[in-house]
Amino acid sequence: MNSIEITPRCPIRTTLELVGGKWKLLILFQLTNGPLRLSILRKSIPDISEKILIQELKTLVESDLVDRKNFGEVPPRVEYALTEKGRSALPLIEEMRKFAASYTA
Amino acid sequence: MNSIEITPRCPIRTTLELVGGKWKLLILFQLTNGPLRLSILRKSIPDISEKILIQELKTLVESDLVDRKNFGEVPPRVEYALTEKGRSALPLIEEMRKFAASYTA
DNA sequence: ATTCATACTTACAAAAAGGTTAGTACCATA
DNA sequence: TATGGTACTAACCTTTTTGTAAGTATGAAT
Repeated sequence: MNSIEITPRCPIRTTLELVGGKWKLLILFQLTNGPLRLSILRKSIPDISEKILIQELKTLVESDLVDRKNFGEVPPRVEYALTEKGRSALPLIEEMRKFAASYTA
Repeated sequence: MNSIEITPRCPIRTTLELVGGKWKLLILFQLTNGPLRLSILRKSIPDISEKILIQELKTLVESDLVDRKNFGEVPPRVEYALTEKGRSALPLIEEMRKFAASYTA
C-alpha cells in the first residue's frame, strides 16, 4: 500500500520539479479556460513580477505543460495555453482546493 | 467554473504554505502507515539531513498536520504521526502520483 | 522625429530555503 | 569514570528563489 518509495525520482519529486514553487500552479490554473496573453496573465496574478512570470512560463513551456504561440505581429502578440500535459495538472489543483477547505474548516 | 481567484489567501497558496517545499509531502507520506520515530523517518528519506527533518517536523506539528508524542524516556523516544488534518493531505499525494505517471507516459 | 504598445532581457540585490558540523542533555550500563 | 543511544540545538555557510529597475526591439500611428 505504501508503494511510493522515496528515491531521487519518485512521483512526488517528479511533480515537485515540474510544478513546485510559488508560481507554477497559479499560472497553470489561470490558463484553465483558454489561452491568455502575457499582459492578461499578469493582471490575473496581481503580485507576480513580469520577469518572474516570463521566466516561469519559459520553464513551463520547456516542460511541455504550456504552449507558446507567437503571432509574429508588432506590437508583439503571444498567447499561452495549457498543453495536454498541462491539463493533467488541474486535478492536482482541485485536490488542493479540497485540502485547503478541509484544513480551514 | 474558474472559481479560484488568485488572492493572498486562495486555496492554492494556503496549500503551498502548509505543505509546499522540498520535504513536507515526503514526510507526510512516510507517516501513512502509522507513527514513526525520528531515526526511522530519517532512514526512509535517505537524503534529508537530521536538522532539516527536525525543522520540517516542527513546522508540521505547528500546523497541526503531524502529532508529536514524547514518551519521556531516556534515551529519548519520540513518535511522529499524522493528525486528521495530515491525513487529509494524502489524496494530494495520490494525485501527484497520477500526474507524474501520466506525465512520464 | 517622436511616441506608443507589447513581449522580453539584463544586471543586480534581497530573501528564503536548504545544508554542514559540532555540539547538548539525559540516564543506563560497563 | 567513561561510553552509548536518541532527540534536538546552535553557529555558520551555500544555493536557490524571488524581486527591482532599467533597457531592447519593432513598426504603426501621430
